[in-house]
Amino acid sequence: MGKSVSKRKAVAASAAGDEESARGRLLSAATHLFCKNGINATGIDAIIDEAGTAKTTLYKLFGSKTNLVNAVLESEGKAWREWFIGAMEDGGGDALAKLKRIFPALKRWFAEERFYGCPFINAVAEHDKDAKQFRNIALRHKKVVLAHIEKLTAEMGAAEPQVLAHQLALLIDGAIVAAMVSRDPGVADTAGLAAANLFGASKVKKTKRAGHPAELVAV
Amino acid sequence: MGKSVSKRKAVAASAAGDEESARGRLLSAATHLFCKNGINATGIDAIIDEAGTAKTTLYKLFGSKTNLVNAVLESEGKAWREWFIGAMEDGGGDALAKLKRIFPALKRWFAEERFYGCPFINAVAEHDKDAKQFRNIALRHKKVVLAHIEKLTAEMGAAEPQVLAHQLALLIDGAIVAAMVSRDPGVADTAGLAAANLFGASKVKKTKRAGHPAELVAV
DNA sequence: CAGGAAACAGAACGTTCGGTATCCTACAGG
DNA sequence: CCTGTAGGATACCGAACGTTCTGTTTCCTG
Repeated sequence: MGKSVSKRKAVAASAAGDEESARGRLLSAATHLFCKNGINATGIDAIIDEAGTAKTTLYKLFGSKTNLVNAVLESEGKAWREWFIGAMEDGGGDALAKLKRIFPALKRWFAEERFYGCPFINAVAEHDKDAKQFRNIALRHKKVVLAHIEKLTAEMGAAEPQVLAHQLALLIDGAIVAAMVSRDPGVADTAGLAAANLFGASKVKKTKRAGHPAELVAV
Repeated sequence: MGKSVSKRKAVAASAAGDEESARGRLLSAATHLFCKNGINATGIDAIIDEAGTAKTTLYKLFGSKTNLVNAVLESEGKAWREWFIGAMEDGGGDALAKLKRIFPALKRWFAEERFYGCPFINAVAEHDKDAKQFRNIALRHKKVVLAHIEKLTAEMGAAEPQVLAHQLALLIDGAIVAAMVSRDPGVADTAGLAAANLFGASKVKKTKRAGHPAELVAV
């Protein structure tokens, strides 16, 4: 999302994010406008205007607005996941060090001029909530992110890696929507603080106490 | 939001949620459709169909779709806040007991057939993110909720009541969007567990340690 | 230079949108 | 009985939508 995916692969050219090709320009313009103004509120004309292409080109390359929406979500999701996982992994350190990079990374994202929230959450928000279409796409995206976080929480020796990972995911989603509404990147600090508390609690459980899972809720 | 606001005030009749009057039926239908399918995706005709009124009536009572949207958000926001605060307060107990009722209450909401996420978040998500219109409405709503939570975190003797309250708010938002996407009320349990950890950490800070705010982030 | 693909420009399509205008019905209180 | 008012039905308006169409320009390749 607006992460610009610097350089990507430098292969061939016909890839998704090629800014030179008509396809790349359309994808880029559609991504920007869908995220900024919403999918339903963005007309075909606005997209081709920003992309500098003709309507014919869009329909030859994507066939329909629906297909374009799907292409945008797919490419943007992939780019975001690569950026996010990279932000955790790059710099090395142990699993806990990587997890602690989550919210500083999000804060950088929130501070970008073109931060418009999570495209998947937003797509679900503006469509029929009984339809599975966008919810499934969003779930698939979240599952990949969650899997990586879960790997790290297990690696750091958390008492309940899955629970901790889900809790972190909730904080991430909460921070994203709060940042979208408030436009205050500082919410990432609050979320990071909460996460630090969860890390501490999870470690205590494993290294200092025996079991008593009831205490989990009790305090 | 779908909380149905049982009985409300029983006064006069011209109030917002009167299911008998044309105004009440329009408000109810618009609320349902806006939340379920999105504001932009909901046409006037669909609203009057569900309300069983004529188009004339809608425009006589509300003047425009924009006004109707505002009326819906205002009435729904008020109803939701009354329900949510009531869910915390009703039953008594100390401040911590009240705070611990947050996520069980949310879970009940998530499990409702007509749960479609937070109308304010959704409204922001499907409109221009550079415009302040819906973001301000959403912020006002969240500020009222946050103020009540903050009152309780202070009352329970949290070391940093404001920080804790913001953290809880993030968990609430995260749980709402996660529940909207996944349709799994169980996310409320995960959020509740995280909240319990935060309660514990906040108490420790006050009763067992002296200060060292650096430790807050350190672990 | 010829030919063809790719992208251009833009008119037009049928539909739906938000909103208006006209007329009709039911029923209240004098 | 008369009349005011709240609401219902429907036809309509201009604009915008997604989509398709007819052409024109550009440029690479044989």
